[in-house]
Amino acid sequence: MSEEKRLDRLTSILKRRGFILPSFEIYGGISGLIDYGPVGARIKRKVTDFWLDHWINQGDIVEIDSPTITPEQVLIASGHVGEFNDLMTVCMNCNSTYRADHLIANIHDEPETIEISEMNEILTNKSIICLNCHESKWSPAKPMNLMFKTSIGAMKNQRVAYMRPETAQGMFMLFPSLYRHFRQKLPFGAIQIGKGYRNEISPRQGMIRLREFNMAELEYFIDPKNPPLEDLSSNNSLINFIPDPESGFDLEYNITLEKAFAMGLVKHPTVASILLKTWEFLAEIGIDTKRIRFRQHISTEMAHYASDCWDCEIFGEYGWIECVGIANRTCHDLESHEKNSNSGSKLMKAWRSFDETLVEKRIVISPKTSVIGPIFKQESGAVIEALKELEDDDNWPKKVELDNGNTVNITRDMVEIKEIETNISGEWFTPHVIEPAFGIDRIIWHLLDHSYEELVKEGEDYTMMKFNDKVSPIDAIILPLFEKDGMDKIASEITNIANSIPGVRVEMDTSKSIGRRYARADEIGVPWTITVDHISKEDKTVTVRRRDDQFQIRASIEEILHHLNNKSIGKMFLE
RNA sequence: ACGAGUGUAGUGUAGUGGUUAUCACCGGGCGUUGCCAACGCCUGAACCCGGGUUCAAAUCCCGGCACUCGUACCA
Repeated sequence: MSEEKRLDRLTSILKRRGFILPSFEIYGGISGLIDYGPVGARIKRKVTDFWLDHWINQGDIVEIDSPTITPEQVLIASGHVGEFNDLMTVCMNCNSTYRADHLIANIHDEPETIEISEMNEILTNKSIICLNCHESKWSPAKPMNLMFKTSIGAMKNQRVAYMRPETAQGMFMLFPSLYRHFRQKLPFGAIQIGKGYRNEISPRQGMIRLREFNMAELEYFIDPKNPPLEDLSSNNSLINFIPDPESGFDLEYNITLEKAFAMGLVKHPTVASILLKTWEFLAEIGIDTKRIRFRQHISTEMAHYASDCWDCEIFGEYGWIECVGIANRTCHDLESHEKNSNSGSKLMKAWRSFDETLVEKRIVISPKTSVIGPIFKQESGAVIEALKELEDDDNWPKKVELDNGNTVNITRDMVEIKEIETNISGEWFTPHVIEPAFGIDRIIWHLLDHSYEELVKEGEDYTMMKFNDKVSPIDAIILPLFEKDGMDKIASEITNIANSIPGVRVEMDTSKSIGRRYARADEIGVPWTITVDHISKEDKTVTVRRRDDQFQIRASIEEILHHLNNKSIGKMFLE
């Protein structure tokens, strides 16, 4: 089969077998929206369940769930409203489209904050020429909003809202509650799996750029002065790194994460830990690790909130595609929400105890209220307040201005000058956040891509999906060799018992020849097929076929059910 | 967003103004002692949507939608 049509063949099998299909197809379809069919939805469920477990296992990470509809203030604070309302302009001569703020970056200090009218003035005064055709005929600038806008409530009391462009804000909103939940001790994290929305200008590439997509994000809150580091030596797999070309490192490395951290390629210890854990997740669900790499963002590419960024890219039919973004968001979000929300000054902060309590000695000017009271009467309160601002310098008496504008004379005998000691046992600070953001659809796409194999079997084209047990849509298919002589009955008994085991899903297939049924099972990636034949009736044994090499063994039904329960059917083939 | 191309059963396709719309795989049923897409019979299923030209449109024209490619955009 020709290599260049592989993508077409894969896409059509995904549609035919119920993995991935265009949404709303009977109405013509909407680009950028897809459905997971019965087979695809099983895989997605398994991938996200496994993802959840992978992080929650760590013990200091919890799952949360928050709304997709998000009020405007939240996204103003996060910076998305500003960032997503880019002004666009089109060259009327050659139709090239540009972000207007990029065009005027050289002649304006803050191009991103500019108003439409000012932008249009700059564009019409002919100083900006098109990079493509060198003319200067610009269309009026138009805001391009990449968020879906909506409103909450009806009629007069509507509040502007957007469909969330990321799940992360949900975790930030819950920071105070999470901080309490974790007994006010960092580090801790919160994860969420859910939909995100981007009104893409032109979605392309199947499930790579979607308008509604599945995200899975972790916000890991840490003390920037004491960033946690996992044991990187536990995994010595070689991993591909592409550092920022401006960083002074070579173009490419294939080294362990432990080494990458030791040599300073990955600088932040927590980022290094999360890179490793991300890589392990992808490897375990069955992504080909040779086609995984971590690429560091160059400074201009970085998101508005991030201070350091690594993309985890996976290679497939569309080339290298960003599937996970790992960003150090620092204190950007928590700080901004604290400011914008009028929440208390400590609500978005954490407490850091010092190793030793500091004793701070200060000289204070302490008012003698018994003297001040009788002299200043009603103004006494204002005088005492004003004295807090004074510094001791032995120049007495002093002229002091009160809040009400009056100036009063303070003499030495009105105050007591004393040294006081304060114990300082710690301080409030805004935690930093390390965030891995997983594009679930993109990961599933590459899982499908990497699992899809085209072979030739006895001169015929033959395709299979080589999913491992963790992600295969169903665990096994039960096949009665013939649908008679009691074999169908045995098969449906096995099916019922197996399906009653929590977490185990099997199906029975009785239609058409045995070879065709094996082929169908292979095509949706079922790793094991269990065949009931004549002998089964006599000694309660059946055959188990391994998809990847068609090798078969015979075992008792009881033993197979036991291994299905333990997800260990593969072990039956060892010896 | 612009430009070019494409759109026929579930999938892949044939069909350049008049066909009962081609073929294959596919799905369903029945039969067949039949373990890797076997065979036989029966059966199911399509011209992207809307308008126009014409006696007559899958076919020509216009608009929309979707897909592919190029350019642009892409937290």
